[in-house]
Amino acid sequence: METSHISPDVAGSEPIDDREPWYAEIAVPRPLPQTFTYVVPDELRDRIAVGSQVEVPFGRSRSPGFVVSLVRGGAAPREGLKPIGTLTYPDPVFDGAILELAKWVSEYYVASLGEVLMTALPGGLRKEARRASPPPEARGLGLAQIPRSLSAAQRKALAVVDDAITAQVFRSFLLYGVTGSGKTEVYVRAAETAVAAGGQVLMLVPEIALSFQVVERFRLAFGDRVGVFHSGLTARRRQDVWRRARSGELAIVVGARSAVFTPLPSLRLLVVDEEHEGAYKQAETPRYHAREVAIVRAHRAGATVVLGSATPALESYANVQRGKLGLLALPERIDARPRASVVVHDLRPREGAPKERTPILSRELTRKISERLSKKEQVILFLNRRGYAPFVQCRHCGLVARCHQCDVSLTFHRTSDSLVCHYCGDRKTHFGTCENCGSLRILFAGIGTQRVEEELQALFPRVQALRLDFDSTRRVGSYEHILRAFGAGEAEILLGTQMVARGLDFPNVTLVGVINADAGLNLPDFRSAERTFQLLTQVAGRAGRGERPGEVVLQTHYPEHYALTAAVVQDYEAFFLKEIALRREREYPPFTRMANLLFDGEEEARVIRAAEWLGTIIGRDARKGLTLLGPAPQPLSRLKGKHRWHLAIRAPHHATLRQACVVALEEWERTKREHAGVRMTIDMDPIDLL
DNA sequence: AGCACGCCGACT
DNA sequence: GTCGGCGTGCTC
Repeated sequence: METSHISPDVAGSEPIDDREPWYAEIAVPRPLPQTFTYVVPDELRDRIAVGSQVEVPFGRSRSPGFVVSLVRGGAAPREGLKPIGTLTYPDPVFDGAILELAKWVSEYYVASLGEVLMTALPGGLRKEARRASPPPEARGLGLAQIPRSLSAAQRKALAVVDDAITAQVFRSFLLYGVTGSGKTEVYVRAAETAVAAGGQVLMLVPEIALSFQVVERFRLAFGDRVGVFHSGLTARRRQDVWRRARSGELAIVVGARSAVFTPLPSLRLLVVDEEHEGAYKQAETPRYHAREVAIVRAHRAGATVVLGSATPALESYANVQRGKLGLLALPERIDARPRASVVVHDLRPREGAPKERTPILSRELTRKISERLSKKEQVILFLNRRGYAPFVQCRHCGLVARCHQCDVSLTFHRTSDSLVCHYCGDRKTHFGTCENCGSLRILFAGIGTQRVEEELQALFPRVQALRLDFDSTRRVGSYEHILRAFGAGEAEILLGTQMVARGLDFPNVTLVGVINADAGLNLPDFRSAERTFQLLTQVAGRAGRGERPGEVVLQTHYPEHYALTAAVVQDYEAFFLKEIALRREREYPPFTRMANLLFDGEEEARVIRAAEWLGTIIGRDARKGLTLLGPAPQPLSRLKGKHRWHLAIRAPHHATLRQACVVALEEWERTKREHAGVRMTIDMDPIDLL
């Protein structure tokens, strides 16, 4: 039985004059601010409802649409309205709660309601072309932990969450637990409480493929009452999960970002695992942040929401201090395992020392690797840069290989002998000579994972190293294959990008080496220190997860930076205090709110003019503490042939900021013809300014 | 965002 | 004389 919050009272008490026309307000998935009114054909009257998906004639073609309200007779007749074409599905796809949530997202992020509703639909209902990757089910590595008794800290945290779930009012928490402290176990037990009370649970993860251990733990506890949204799911199966969630048949739904819109009629608990992860923010319109949507949803549903992280987003920890989130702390690793020790290796040459090339692996790190290998222990090496060399220059004429479409240098890939643009994906064969002068003297500068791989072969010729990055995991199943091989001890070293930072649990790994710990520090973004600290802490968490204690080596040119010093002593609190003081001083979030207006187009002069124009519009309105940063070229000022500029707006409160964006958008729409060839998009609460 | 209508260049 | 370039204007 389908339950729609707002169903047409066909059998209701009010007599309805069926000669009077019915109208439906329809949101279409286009970047248009308004909804459109259509006539409801007679034959659809007893089937259509608020939340229905329909197909409507739109302009000279047809478009999908969503019924956001219905006028069932009684309204003044209107001319020139078209009738709804077809009702796509027999029952409403969205219930009242999801529809209202989508409206909130649309307003908060200044995005079209139709586009929000489109992203809220599971791919299956959207009838989009399905992706070709298979469903990666249980992988037989990692291995769901055997349920064990809880630590004192886990019990304490759980008791608080259980109380909140039982109380059936909105409560929000930050579960701040160091890596390996057993956050997942708290989620599972809290979920048991919610389910025992007849409730449903929504579990959000940053990326489902990297969270299979969490999924397995939930499957172990709840069996087939767990539904998992996976990008590899066929349309049919995705639809199936969604239907079973909506009918209440599923107790638990696990999924990435867009799963926050899954209809769950008796939602009692929401969990946002690794809440600091940037993957929760959608990079395309509608640019919503699933963590924020989850909190709003919990609030409206009178449910409990738990945000979990070992390295909370600065905003989240600030919200603890403001009393908006209750703090639940898991300060120790389970079984009282010591945290790994972290040391810094300063890569800067000593003063007066003979000039020599900075090594990829310092002498100390090399020695430590040999030590671990001789004890039959394993090593993880982290470098956040794929390819062989990110910079290729002719030593004769000085030409640097650059992308023709993007304003970046090309990266040399040795495995394919090609020059690759890491932003647009364009690649061409590298013939070993300069394209300009034909010289054979080519300089490969900078290091990527492939270069490190080569270095490892030279240093440890008899040691097996596996490389885990975007390139080595392109083929279906290779990600799983590499991890399984490493878990089975078929290789001694795992070398990779971001992918090795997240959630991996290999008990035999006792040494983690970060090849370039300050790599992300100088990105032109106010969150670069925060991201660096988070990344280093997460990577460090991969060491010493078994019986033997772990060790972490950070190679750096900037050991004094507070992101590094805090990572060394593994002190989130210390990092937070330093960073929050800087944010306050520089008037950055969370002390202010930001929106980024993005402009792109083929002709740079037009792009600049458009950005400047909206700058003057907003500047004209600069009361209420509104400030403008820019317009300026975006850090990637040209991408795929498009010139990119941006204009950041800062305001003391969201409401002021949103109002400024609404004004900007209206003015943009009004003067659109003057900026032909330029596109403007609003990024509310940007997570990066890149 | 699509999509079509509309007015100016190189082709059978 | 037509095919087609993408400028601009609208979508209940």
